[in-house]
Amino acid sequence: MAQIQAIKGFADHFQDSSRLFEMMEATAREVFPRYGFGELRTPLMEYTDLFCRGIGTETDVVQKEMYCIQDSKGRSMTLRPEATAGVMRAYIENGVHAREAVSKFFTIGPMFRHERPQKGRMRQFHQINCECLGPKEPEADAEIICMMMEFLGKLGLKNLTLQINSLGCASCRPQYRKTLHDWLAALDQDKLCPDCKRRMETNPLRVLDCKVPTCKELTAAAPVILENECPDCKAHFDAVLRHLDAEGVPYQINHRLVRGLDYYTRTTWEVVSNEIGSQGSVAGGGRYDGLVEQLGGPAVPGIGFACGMERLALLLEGRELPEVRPDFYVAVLDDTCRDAAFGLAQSLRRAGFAGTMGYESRSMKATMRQAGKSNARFTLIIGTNELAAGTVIVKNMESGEQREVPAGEAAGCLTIA
RNA sequence: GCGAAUGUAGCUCAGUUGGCAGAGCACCUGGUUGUGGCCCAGGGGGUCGUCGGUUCAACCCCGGUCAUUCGCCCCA
Repeated sequence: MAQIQAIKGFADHFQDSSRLFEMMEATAREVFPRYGFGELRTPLMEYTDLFCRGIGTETDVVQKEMYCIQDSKGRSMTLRPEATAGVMRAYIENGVHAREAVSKFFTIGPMFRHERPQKGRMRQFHQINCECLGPKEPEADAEIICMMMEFLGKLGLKNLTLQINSLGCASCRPQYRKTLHDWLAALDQDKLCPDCKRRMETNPLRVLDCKVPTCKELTAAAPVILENECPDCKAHFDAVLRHLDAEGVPYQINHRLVRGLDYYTRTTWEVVSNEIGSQGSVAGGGRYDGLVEQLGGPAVPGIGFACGMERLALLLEGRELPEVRPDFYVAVLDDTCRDAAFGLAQSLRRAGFAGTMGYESRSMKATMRQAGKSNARFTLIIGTNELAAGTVIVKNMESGEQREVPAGEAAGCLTIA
């Protein structure tokens, strides 16, 4: 019989990694609400058009990485490749902007992108995502960055670098685009990689973060966006940096930081680790002032970021989590005592203890061996010839101390120690 | 989409020049006349990913294929 495997890039998370995920989620649920963020759960699937309009048709995500399916009426739907578009849709569709001037959401859950899996990159992966809608002021930028750094710090992560840049706004970016395009057009085109030649026309900013060494070299002296922004954008970015300085949040300005999703404006950032191989980005985000309007909503500015949980998990590997240890193990020596053992285990659980019964009745040696492996604090031995009916031996597995008690009093023995 | 490496017991992996399929862990039994993780002895477990080729003979050499992993690209 052929074995059924998991779909490529879709992973099972057993207890070790599952607990790590739980810990990240618990940290998020502790930190974010203190900044006024509330949890929002949106569907895993949306109409494909939402992502095309939200993320940008020129992006790799939309062009070649989406899981699209058709429903019975022929409508194209897509497993979400990121969270922001769905949050925007929910915000617009429910008229949230009419009820409150500022809305802050976080979402936690799986995303899907059809990429080649490798370390820190799965086809189903998980993100923790925050969005702040309403404020255009730089304090919102600084606040959400501080919150993100606090979250990462609370996880105990070190050696992370916050890289930050500003991409300008609707009024100054087109000019910079043109400046950059013209500068690139003056270069020896044969030395640019094919991607860059194409991007130069479709989205010249993306040329800046091309990883091909010859392109990097060739564009080293390209015009810097920060020096070509309008006064408003400059003032905005200066204020953001001022707040970060005041809060002691370290950062590096990276003129070539251009994010892969088209909707970003003004402040953008990325958190990078050099400890987990090539997929070193653990979080990234930015302002997206035109996005809500572009999706058919009101002209509401916004800003947000996403953390990749698998990548955080890589950084947290080997971290000691609190030990989970069962309280009891019911050792059954004789088939005639199985009913009693089952009942005993249930009554202990009702009393608040955690544990299990040994399902197989075997020799004393074998069953005690199982009891030892269970790592339980107490073993309750039931079904020995020498015991009176209805009594059990409660053995403290650490001290070795044991005593014989009526089954009804077993719970009391566990409490005492 | 491109490149590289790796597929041998449930798990982690050895396997020499092509010559009987191995170890550790895990599991089971016994040592121990009914009391745990250690120790000792024994045991069950394999179509060597798969299809083909070369050879008297293939886990080993060659080719195809599938799968996994790492990297490029892209992204969190």
